[in-house]
Amino acid sequence: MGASKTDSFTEKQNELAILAKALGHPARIAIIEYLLKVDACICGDIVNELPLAQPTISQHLKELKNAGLIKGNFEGTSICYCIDELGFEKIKGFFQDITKYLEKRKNNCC
Amino acid sequence: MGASKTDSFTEKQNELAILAKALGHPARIAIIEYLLKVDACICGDIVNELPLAQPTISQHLKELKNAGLIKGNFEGTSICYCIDELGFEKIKGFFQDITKYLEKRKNNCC
DNA sequence: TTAATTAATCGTAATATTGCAATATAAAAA
DNA sequence: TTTTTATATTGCAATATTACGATTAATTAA
Repeated sequence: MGASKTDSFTEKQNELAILAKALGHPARIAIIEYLLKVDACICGDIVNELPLAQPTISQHLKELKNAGLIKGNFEGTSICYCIDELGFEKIKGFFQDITKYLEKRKNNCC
Repeated sequence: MGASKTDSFTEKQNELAILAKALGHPARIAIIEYLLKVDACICGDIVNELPLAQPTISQHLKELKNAGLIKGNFEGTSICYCIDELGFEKIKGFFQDITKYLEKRKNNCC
């Protein structure tokens, strides 16, 4: 095989997996961290910031955008990429559930 | 290529990416959700719970364990898998940074 | 118009992931 | 010991990801 059995899981599970997967690469973590740092961005900056070729970064940006973690708009001469709150809101709920569980958990079997 | 340029990124970026990547599959999200629900687990339960073959689930459990998101100990006849707080603590910090940023962000260029 | 700049897309090689049947391992039960 | 039960490992086919050179597309500057 090689393809995930997407149909076998809930829409929410797939959605979360897509978001997590998009963050599952150090270059994409670096891009998000950079966007947080500069609080606005044009793609050229990222190309200078990261040790990857321009097409590779463009591809990573596309994946982050498809997952809903960043937004990109034309801003004069180049493209402005920013954090997309919506995507992060979705992940937040998942981690809040886990945090809540960890705080009150009693069964410490492992 | 095909391999990530791990060496080009910080240790923290790689660590976060590994954690996120481990969550980047619906089956592994389902496993985590199930562990949260039952608050303790033996692998057999998961095999019955998910629409995947036993070797496939074993593999997903291994990946979650390697990433530090779950722990597994022998519990009599079978193995008890639980949430590993440490891994989730690490991700938590990252999302707290993002949440903090999103709350006070002003530059809404996109 | 032509040249320069910026970013996306195409094509492709190297590598990783997903899923499972078959098999192996290890412990408990008979 | 033999059988059963529970989980891990191996091997492999199908598919996905990563990275980048070459190219394209679109805009700005000259």
